[in-house]
Amino acid sequence: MSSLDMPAIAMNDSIIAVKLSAHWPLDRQNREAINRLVGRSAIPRRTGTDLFAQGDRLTSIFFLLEGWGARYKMLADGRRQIVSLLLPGDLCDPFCFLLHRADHGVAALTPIKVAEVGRGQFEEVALERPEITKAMWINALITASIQREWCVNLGRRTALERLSHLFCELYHRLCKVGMVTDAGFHFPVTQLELADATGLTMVHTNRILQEMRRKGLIELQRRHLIVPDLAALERICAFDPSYLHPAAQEAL
Amino acid sequence: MSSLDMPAIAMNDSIIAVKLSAHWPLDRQNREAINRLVGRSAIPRRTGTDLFAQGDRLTSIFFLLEGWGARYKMLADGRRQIVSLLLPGDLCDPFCFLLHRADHGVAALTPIKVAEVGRGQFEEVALERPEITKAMWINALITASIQREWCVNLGRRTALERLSHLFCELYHRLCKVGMVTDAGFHFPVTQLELADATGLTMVHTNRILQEMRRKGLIELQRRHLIVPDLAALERICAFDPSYLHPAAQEAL
DNA sequence: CGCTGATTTGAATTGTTTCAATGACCGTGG
DNA sequence: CCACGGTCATTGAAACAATTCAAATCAGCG
Repeated sequence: MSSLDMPAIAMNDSIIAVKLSAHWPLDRQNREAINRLVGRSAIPRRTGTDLFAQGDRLTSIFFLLEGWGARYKMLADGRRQIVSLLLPGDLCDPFCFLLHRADHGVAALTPIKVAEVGRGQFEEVALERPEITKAMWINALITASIQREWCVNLGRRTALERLSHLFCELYHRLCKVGMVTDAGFHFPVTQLELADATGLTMVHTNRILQEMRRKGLIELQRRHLIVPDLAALERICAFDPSYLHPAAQEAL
Repeated sequence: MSSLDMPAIAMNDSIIAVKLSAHWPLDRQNREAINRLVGRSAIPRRTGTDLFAQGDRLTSIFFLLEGWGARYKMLADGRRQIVSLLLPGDLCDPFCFLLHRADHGVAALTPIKVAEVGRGQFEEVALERPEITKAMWINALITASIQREWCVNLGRRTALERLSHLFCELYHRLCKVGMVTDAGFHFPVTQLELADATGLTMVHTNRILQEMRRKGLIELQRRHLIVPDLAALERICAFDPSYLHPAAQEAL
């Protein structure tokens, strides 16, 4: 169902190199520079642990190689908002070490594997390889676009629309990294996390999910999601995938 | 009330050069490169006009020199969400021409003046002056942080908290560019726009504003806002300004 | 098997929206 | 100078979407 025409890429490229070259054409040398940067280590983290927490001083950046993560912010009284979901291949803020402290936390929603790249190595590559930097700018622009769409979701859509829209977004984003099959996809997000991502309560999220199941929009059980009729789901929330910038590199 | 220690900057620096050197120390040459880039023209736009619209192909980037703007997205049925407010000195997406099309619109909330910089000129400077590029990365990171905080505002705060938080944010951001005095500041945002920025209806926004006036939290009339007791306003929404990264350059 | 975390249910309440109408303000042209 | 049209702000009452609180059920796992 994914309609992506990827440029021919060596099989042993890391998921990060694949993702970045989808944004901007990168030759073999550049891709291998990314592989070297990212391939050194794949640090595992357990479900529920923080990659970093709000207020931490950051000295490196992270690349998510496997598993799902969530950026979140907490209010003093315990309210939580998940401000974005991180999927395999997502970058976690190039140059974030330039800021004083982390303004949000990143939690692992599943067991994850990340590559940690220190400031020195990263800045060296950024300076010497402008094409890679350009791909990372595009990545940052798309991330910002998604964040804006989340604002629309939280501010102006009903509960049913919010959940539908989130499912549509994840469907498309997971397609891009080849994690969607005809049988749906692994969906490890609990209803509490879903609620915190859509600005609803867990109770209400549960009721809307039941409504969606009743209407045949989704089949969600045991951490697995099936979307029997994507077009129907997209119609519910008037989903327009252009904010995901599926073919950024054609802008030339 | 602003506690910024700006490095000594020539009086004739553009507001953009001032802003960017607050993020990252820029020497005279770099600042003058920015001034040249930005100083060529100051295009005026009338209130209510679009700088660009959702779906436009972009070939240049904009710097807001004067006035207030808003990024917004529309839904098919007319619902609107303002996803961020642009203040004097704000950049409008470095490298945005790398994307296919604009995923949102930018409207002028007041008469504005913008500098338009073409792709060629911009990329030249970006490539030749890594310090400026670094300052723009920091700017992009802070913009992203603000966008995340807006998600928190929309998803997890009550109407009173949302409006209070927005006022606090604007207070701090305007302080940074020297637009706040003891007598408050010019506040050209209508209640409808305020509603679209906070995910509320205009009617409800109106009622909450009245409540805030009654409680002495704000004095808002004829496009002028006075905050008699900033600490009290910040207490209402548990405002924590660290997401604005007031001293980004100290992260060294 | 029992524990823990995740999901489901019901009932009452509340915050926010909707709809519809009125009032204030402001610049413009007669 | 005042009438005019437009935008913006304000008000009331009824309806609704979502929350709160509390408890029960289910699923996965050591």
